[in-house]
Amino acid sequence: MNADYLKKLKQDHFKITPKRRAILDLFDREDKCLTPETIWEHLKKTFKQSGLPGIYRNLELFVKQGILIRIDREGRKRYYALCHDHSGHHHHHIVCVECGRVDDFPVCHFPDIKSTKGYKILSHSMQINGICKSCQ
Amino acid sequence: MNADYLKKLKQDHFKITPKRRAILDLFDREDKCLTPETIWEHLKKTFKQSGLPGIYRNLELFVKQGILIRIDREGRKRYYALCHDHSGHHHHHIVCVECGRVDDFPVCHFPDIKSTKGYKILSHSMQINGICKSCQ
DNA sequence: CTGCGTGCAAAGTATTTGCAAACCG
DNA sequence: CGGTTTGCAAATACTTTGCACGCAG
Repeated sequence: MNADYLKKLKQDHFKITPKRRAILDLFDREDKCLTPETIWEHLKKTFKQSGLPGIYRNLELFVKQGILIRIDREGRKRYYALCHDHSGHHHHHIVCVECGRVDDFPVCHFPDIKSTKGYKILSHSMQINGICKSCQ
Repeated sequence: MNADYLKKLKQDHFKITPKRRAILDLFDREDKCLTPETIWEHLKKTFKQSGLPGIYRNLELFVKQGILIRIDREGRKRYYALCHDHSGHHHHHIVCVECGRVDDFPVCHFPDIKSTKGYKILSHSMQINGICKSCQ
């Protein structure tokens, strides 16, 4: 599981520190999106020293590495979730509005439009919101 | 143009104040998404008294009314844009990453899936990012 | 006139930065 | 060992709230 993420980091010469492992492990265990603060609460159980800034920095690193994605939810907080499909295939995510569970959404139905209304299209982001099985 | 927005407000018994007019006029004139602060800068030219909190409150009101939408861009600031299509039809928006111009995106190709992976689907949000004609 | 709308000041909260110490490889 | 990573403290930036006055309807 986790090994894939670590490999990604290694490839780009980032160090595998205990905190980084712990953050990724946590995401592996919880199937849902987490806020920096939630992650911090967990890490504090294991590490007597642990700071929020370090978590912010690592989360953003993981996003850049394609290991995590950002999730939009109500409120002003940031949420992050594991991107399970690291095959590089284009896909989207579905988020449970109740518990924050996140799954890869298998198919992208967005057509291969390259331009429209004069725009050159660069990217699109889609998030599907729903209620997962166990929350229904 | 603007009249439609005002009508919406009236219908729900919100008052048409000079500031509210001015904000909507500004969005009508500028074809792009704006931050609360930018709007404030503009209003200060016309009104010698004008506060940021009032702008925040109005912007959120307009979103609730379906007059504006929130736009995601880089950075921590909020962006808002006019939602031109107030026919109630489902649609999305395309945003120029350079200048912030926003247009309605005509077609939604998202299929009418009601559930998948056990999720009951509630909604989805999509934003298309590109570069508009004049920025290319 | 009545209650919504607004300015102002202040508070609140999430996130970022700087720097020195710790640590991975 | 050397440069990355991290904690801590403090700063920053954006947004919200409370309250009194003003104005639209």
